[in-house]
Parts: sequence; structure tokens; C-alpha cells
Amino acid sequence: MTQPTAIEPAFDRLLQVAVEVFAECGFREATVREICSRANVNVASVNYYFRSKEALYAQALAFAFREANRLYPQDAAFDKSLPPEQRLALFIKNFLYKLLDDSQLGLHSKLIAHEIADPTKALDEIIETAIVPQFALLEEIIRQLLGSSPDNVTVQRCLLSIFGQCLMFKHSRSIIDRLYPELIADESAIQASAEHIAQFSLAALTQFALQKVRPTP
Amino acid sequence: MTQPTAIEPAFDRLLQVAVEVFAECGFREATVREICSRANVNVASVNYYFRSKEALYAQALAFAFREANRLYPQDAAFDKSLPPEQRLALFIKNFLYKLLDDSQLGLHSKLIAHEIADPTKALDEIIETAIVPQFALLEEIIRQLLGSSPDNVTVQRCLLSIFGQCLMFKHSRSIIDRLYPELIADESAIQASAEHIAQFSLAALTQFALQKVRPTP
DNA sequence: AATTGTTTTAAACATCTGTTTAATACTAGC
DNA sequence: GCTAGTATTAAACAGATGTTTAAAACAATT
Repeated sequence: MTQPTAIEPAFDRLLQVAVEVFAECGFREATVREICSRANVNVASVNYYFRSKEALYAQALAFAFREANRLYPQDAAFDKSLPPEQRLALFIKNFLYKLLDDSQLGLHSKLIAHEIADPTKALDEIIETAIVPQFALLEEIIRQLLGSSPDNVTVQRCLLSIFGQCLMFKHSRSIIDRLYPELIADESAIQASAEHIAQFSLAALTQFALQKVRPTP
Repeated sequence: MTQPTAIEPAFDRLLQVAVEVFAECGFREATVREICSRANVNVASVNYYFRSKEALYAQALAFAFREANRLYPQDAAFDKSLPPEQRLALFIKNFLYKLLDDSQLGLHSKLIAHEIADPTKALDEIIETAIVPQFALLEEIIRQLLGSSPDNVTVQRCLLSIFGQCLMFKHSRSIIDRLYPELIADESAIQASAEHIAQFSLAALTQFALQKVRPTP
């Protein structure tokens, strides 16, 4: 029971609870009163410590992202000395774990999911700080696997194919929960799902690489 | 300017506008007043013709689904006399077109997208009537391509891989609009994206089929 | 033309929203 | 112990929301 007691200052409690509530409800559905109630704090505190609900949201987003990147860094996939096949598998696994972590951390991806589905002003900054770097890393790995300088749109589409497979588990979670719950039942199931995506994508990419060299004989 | 004039009865105008507004805003964010305003109708009309906002939403959902299935039927992909490769390509193309159609129709997929991201009571019925049949059809095609009775989880994961690639264009539309707008710029770009997904998936599936026959030598 | 049933209307209702205010409680620093 | 700055509180504000009401307008039947 990590209940936010008075031992932590109200500011911190507020920020932490805000991450939770915004992750659950999204910006618009979340209410200041709910946040304050859970943090055992007066309604006026949000406007006292943060300027407004919107400002609190921005700070909560930034906080959640810092935490997520601290716990799920992509540095293994960044290692250029590894073979690209392994880097791809590492990238996908880490990304999926980050997405599906339902502990304190899963909140981060829930925040993004809400933000993507129903963008607020904060989306542009999120894209810059969180999404573009991930895209760039995966793009580099894909180029290594495709070889022989493929055209940009092909790389982009392959990138979306891979991200799409991963994000399916996040954005369509409500469907998977009802139709295929066993695919995300426990950690080993999640790992198996990650390995599937890696195999599936690798198979497609190597096939693409072959076709590139020997274009439709 | 297909502005809803008084020529159509208020009930129909209301239903039509409701689809639009719910598609734009989702159930919770949409307001009865906005719907009535756009339909040139008094606020009380929603509760007069439909019992409540929620009942209006349910009817709007059902209406949009009927329209979508009327304009984008999956009957070509259903044709069992076609080779599975072609059925897969047809399925993906039709599905993606349905998703990305921004005319009167795209509204249908926006409604689902909102519903999946932020489920209401209506989700269960949507899953039954709209999603399960699509899943079943694609599952049948996948089984045909994998051959030799693959285990269920493999089929399920492949299915999610394919749907995930398609849904990426819907659920992460806000990101694609900003980073890769050329991939959905016009009809030919969308068709090319559909063909990419089909090729990508087919490559992976045939590879999987080979591995199944000759398991990791 | 009067009566009936159906639509439409403006107004009000009750509740919830983010935000503000002004008073109170608390906590150093002298 | 008093004071200055900070933190917290209850109450109120102004606006929006879904819903209801009761009166008015309309249409069709007799």
C-alpha cells in the first residue's frame, strides 16, 4: 500500500497522482477534483503549485517520460557493434516491455496513447522528445537490414509496419483483453509476443533485401 | 455544401450529425448542444427522439457500421476460390481503405478508434458485430497461408501483426500526419501503403510456413 | 372549426467543471 | 513572542453539461 502519506510534500504527491489519473482518463476526462482527492490535498492546490490543470498535465507528462526512459533505456539496441538482427530483436522487446508494463511505468505509455488518440497542445513536444528518437533508431536498424540504400518511403513503411505491430498491443488492448488474453497473460507470454514480432519483421525485411538485389526477375 | 436543411426530418438530421460529432470528439467529449446546434434542432430533441445521449450514441454507432459495411464489403476476400495470397492482399487493401476514407465514411473508423481507445458500454457489441467477423476472415486466410495446422497462438500473433500494421495508420494518424505525410497523401499513396503491408506480411507468413515444415535444422 | 396527437421551443434544473478568493494555519527568523 | 512568508482551507464563482418541464406551434382528423 504505497499510499501517498503526508511524509511527501504536497507538490510531489500531486505530480505523482496526476500521472496516474491522466494516464487513466486522459487530459480532458481527468478532473482536478479527482486528482486532489486522491492526493489528499485541497482543490486549490493545483492552481497554487502549478498554474493550471494544463500546466500540471505538461509537468506530469515530462515526469512520466523521464521515468520511463530511466527504466527502459534503448541503449542495448543502440550498440552498433551488435548484428542488426539482434539489435532489432532487442529494440522490439524493450519497446514492447515499456508499452505493456502495467506497474508504475505503464502509466507513461498510457499517457502517450491518450495523447496520440486525442492530441492536446503537448503532442508536438512529445513527438520531438520521445517519438522521433525512437523512430530514428529503428530506421537506422532497418537500413542496415535492408542494405543497398533503399528508398525512403520503403524504409518508412517498414518502420510503420514494425511499430504498428508493437502498438497494436497498446492501442487495441481492450480488444486483446477480450479476444486473446493469453497473449499478454504473463511475462513469458509478452516475451513470446515480442519474439514473434521480431521474427515476423525480420522475415519480411530479409525477403525485401533479397528482392532489392534481384528485382522481380 | 450538403448542409442538413429542413427537407430531412429532424430525426434523420440528428442521427447523421451525431455520427459526425461523435466521430470527431468521441462519446464523452461530444456535447448534446453541439450536435443539436449543427442539426439546427432544439436541445431537447435528443431526449425527445432518443431517450438520452447514450442511446443516441448507440444508434449512431449502429448506423455508421451499417453504412461502412455497405460501402466496403469484404466479399472479395471471402471468395475461397481465389489463391490465399490474393485474398490477403484484397483483405488488407479493403480494410485500409475503410480505415483511411475521410469522406462520410471515415467517420465509421473514427468512431471505432475512439471506442477502442476509450471504451464505453457499447464496445462489447462492436466487438461482436464488427471485429470478430473481420478477425475470423483474416484468421482463415492466415491458416491457409501457414499450412500444416499451426498452433493457435501463432495464428493469433500473425493476425495481430497484420491488423497492427493497418491500424497504425488509424490510431497513430496524428504522428504519421506530422512525420510521414507523403505516405497517405493521396489515393495512390494509400494503395502503395496497402500493397506494402500485404507484401511485408506475405513475406513473413511464407517464411513462417517454411520454418514450420523444416523446424530449425 | 374544433379536437387530437405530435413537434418544437425557451427556460429552468441540478450537477459538474476549472479557477479564484479571502481567511486561517503553519513555520521559520529575529 | 512576534512577525513575515508560506501552505492550506472552505467557500464561492462563472461557465458548461445532460436532462426535464410546461407552454407553444403545428398537422391531421373529424
